[in-house]
Amino acid sequence: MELASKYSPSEVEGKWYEYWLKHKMFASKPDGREPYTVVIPPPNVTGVLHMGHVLNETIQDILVRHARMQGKNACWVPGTDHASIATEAKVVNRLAEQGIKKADLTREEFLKHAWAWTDEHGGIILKQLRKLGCSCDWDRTAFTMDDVRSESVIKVFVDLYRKGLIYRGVRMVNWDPKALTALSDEEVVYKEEHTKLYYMKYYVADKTTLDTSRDGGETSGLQEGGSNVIHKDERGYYAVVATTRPETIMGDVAMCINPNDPKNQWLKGKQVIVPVVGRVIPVIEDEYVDIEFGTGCLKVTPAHDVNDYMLGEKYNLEAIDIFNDDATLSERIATAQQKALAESKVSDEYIIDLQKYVGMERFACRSQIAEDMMAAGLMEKIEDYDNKIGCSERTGVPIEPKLSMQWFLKMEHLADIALSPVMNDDIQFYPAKYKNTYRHWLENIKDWCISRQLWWGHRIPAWYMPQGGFVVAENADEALAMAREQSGNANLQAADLRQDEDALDTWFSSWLWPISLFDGIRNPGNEEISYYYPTTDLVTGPDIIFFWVARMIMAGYEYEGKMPFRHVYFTGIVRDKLGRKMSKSLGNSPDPLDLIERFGADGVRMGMMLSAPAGNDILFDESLCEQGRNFNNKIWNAFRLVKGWTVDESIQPSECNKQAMQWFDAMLRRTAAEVEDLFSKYRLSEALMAVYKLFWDEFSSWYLEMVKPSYINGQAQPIDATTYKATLGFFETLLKMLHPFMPFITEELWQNVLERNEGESIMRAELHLAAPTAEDEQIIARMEQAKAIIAGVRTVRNQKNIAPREALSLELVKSADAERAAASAAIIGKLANLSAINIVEAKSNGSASFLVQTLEVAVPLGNLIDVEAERAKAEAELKHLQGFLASVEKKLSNERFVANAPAAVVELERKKQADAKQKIAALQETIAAL
RNA sequence: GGGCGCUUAGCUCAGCUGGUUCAGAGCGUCUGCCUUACAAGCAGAGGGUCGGGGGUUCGAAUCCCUCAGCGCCCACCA
Repeated sequence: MELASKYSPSEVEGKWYEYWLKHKMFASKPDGREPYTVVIPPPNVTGVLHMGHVLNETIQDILVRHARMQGKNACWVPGTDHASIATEAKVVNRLAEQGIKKADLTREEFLKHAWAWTDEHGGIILKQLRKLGCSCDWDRTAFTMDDVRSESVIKVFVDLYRKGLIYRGVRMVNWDPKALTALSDEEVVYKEEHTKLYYMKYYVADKTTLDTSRDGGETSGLQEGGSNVIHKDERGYYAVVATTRPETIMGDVAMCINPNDPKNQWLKGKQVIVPVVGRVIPVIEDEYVDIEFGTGCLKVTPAHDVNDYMLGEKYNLEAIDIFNDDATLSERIATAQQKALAESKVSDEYIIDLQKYVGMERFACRSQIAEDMMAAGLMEKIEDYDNKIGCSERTGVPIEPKLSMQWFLKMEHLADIALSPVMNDDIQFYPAKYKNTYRHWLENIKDWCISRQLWWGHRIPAWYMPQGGFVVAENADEALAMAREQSGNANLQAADLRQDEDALDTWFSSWLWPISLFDGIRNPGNEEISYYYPTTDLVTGPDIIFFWVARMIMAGYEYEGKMPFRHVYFTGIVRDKLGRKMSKSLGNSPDPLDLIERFGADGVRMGMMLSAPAGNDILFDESLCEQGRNFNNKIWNAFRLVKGWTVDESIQPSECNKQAMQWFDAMLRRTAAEVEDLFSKYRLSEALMAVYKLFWDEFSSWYLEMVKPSYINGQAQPIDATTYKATLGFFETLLKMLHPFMPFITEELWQNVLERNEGESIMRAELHLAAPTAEDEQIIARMEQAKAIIAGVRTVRNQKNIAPREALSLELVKSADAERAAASAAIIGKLANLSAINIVEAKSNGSASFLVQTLEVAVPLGNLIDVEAERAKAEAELKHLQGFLASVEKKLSNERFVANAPAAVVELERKKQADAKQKIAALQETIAAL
């Protein structure tokens, strides 16, 4: 077989993926083996692969392939999420491009478009995962809105409703005025913004009261509490209210002060006039108000602020909703103004006709009203202000707190059952720091708003009866039967019932994913759920710890009585090399498919993993993929070398080869144990690095150089059969160790190491190595000594400019270490190109010497030696060693150290002392000889 | 306003239940090599006193306090 000198992934990857699919290598069925289960965090059905996916899916594939090679029954279930709000937004946009408005369509028509869009774009991302090499069991591909998952969602809704955990009610919710739906608290993200703080004048309504009883001048109306701050101008007395949202004054129904606020005592019991609007509102008192903020006067708008809503509830205030659903100003503001003016005669000087604002967009209205108030003298001042604005996670627009009728899930019970398993490590988080985050959220949890005013999603299974009231049922038939019974009207028809228009929050289906994938909701205790559940590992980003992870744990315990997964691996965020988040607008997000094209999937996977410790953000740089590709090439060329050897059955392995084999065998065992340990701690990038170094440094640079046959007269010599077979065996083991990280190249080469039959695959090859023994460690230590000697000789060559092909001789100064080193003479001689290795009483004059531990090694060079340079080098080292010895002896002469430190530590210091003394003696001799 | 985490070679990170010859890795850098597996390579070298300060200890990158900088999460200050 002719092999190119460069590995070409594109010719290999597609071929083997097809092969794996053809032989159903990824498929899993329950059997007697230990299951290893992973459910994919379902990407948005219409999404495309980005670097975050590459990281996440690569980690999962590594874990899955690793488990499979350990002989476990690995099952990785793929699927997609309907992503109700995101997908609906995309469909609405597309329809808009075609000139179609959602409002003009019926629900059924809209859903037809949505499904068409889903069918067209759905699953693209799953195809892309194949390019990455993901070994998902594709026959199990699921969708959060397919029949099994939909029925499961409805069943769970009905169940929770019947348990009294789901209720319907009017509450203040986060309203997205662009998507026109309510959102859960988790879907609101806060953004820092530079805004304004507007100080508005609220004139006291009844001038006479203040004038007669309290007015003693601008600042001293009251006998007691002389710190009142009273404002007055030609129009009268007024309070100042600071707000970031002047437009909401149209919904003001009270002004609130803190009863303990000395500045505002004079306002107690007063009524004030809402500027512009003209409504006369009471001044109420509540300790909620922060005395320090602004002027200590808070305007109360129960319909448009969560806290104001609470005040409204407490003091029984009216809530005036001033907005339409899209956050334009409602006709209601004008109506409310008419009503207010009819009730109280307020002078025109405070009033602007609100009709001009009706239909205006909220921010346009804000600017306009601020301008108008300024002009009318109703605004005291405007200041710059930094504020955090709650925005919709999906559409990005500022959230409007809005009162509306929604469905909620009570969380107290669910939080209860989900907390302890994580705190006591029944479910382990990697990294563990996220346990804190998790606990904090659960301990402060609020009810979950689960209804969305969307069509794309699972429709809420509640049916309203003509005479009022509703029933919750799994389907229309059941609903009808229930409705007939509840209403006592046996003639009720299906058409008389009206199903709730709302859909459920997407996460209300995702939280069932580990169960619903195995049909555990509809079909409890079935073979699959019993076998695969709990799943083993979950790999996901910490950004969805609340959205998804926490809620899966809740559902897991509520519906299966067990954890949904045993370990959670939180990945970091993929950033560019400057630490910036990858985003379309920055253009710093590479297309994964393009990277795969250029570096190969194995190269990209490795590039990703090289810098991806769990939980740390990873700074991605293309050069990492390059490193991955280079490694592929290294593996490829090592294979090319081995396959190029001719084998001679008649020759016996040399001493050099025997020692090399023995050593590498030990190295394999040791590294394999190390790698397993790292896997068990989910330290995958370190596991990869360990294998990388094993292959590149130990195997390629050392082992292969040791056993590589030499050339004689331009003629490549054959290798003995024993060494050849052992080398192929080592190669095969290395490929297996590498396979989880780099599936394609390892399959390609594994297929070529030996003759394989159709249907065989490295994927199914098991990797079991015995634990390293004490003898292994000795063998490795001996080789480390030999390597150090070889490196020392090479350094001498480098320094003296002696070509590698020029043979040298070597002297080992007589000692136990020298005897040990001499046992490795064959290897040292070959790799350092030495004509002789001698144990000597004293090294020759004119030699370059160096120390390996306490062993003195010399390369005789005759007059090539620069005596002065050698002396300077030796003296520098001597000085260093003397300093070191002094510090060790200082320690040993410290009685408290000798008395308090463990014996082993003291012993070690004594050894250091003895070694240092020995080396110093050797160096002094060297210097003397020079 | 709370909570968590980080700060170790040029870069990215290990090490941190205190003690294996005054700190490790990968990449990059420098030097020398086109040596018949690989220049996407080979051989070698240099590089940090562990953010600042204080403390505990025979001994601290590792524990405690403090200061500074960075990051993340949570929270109803208009």
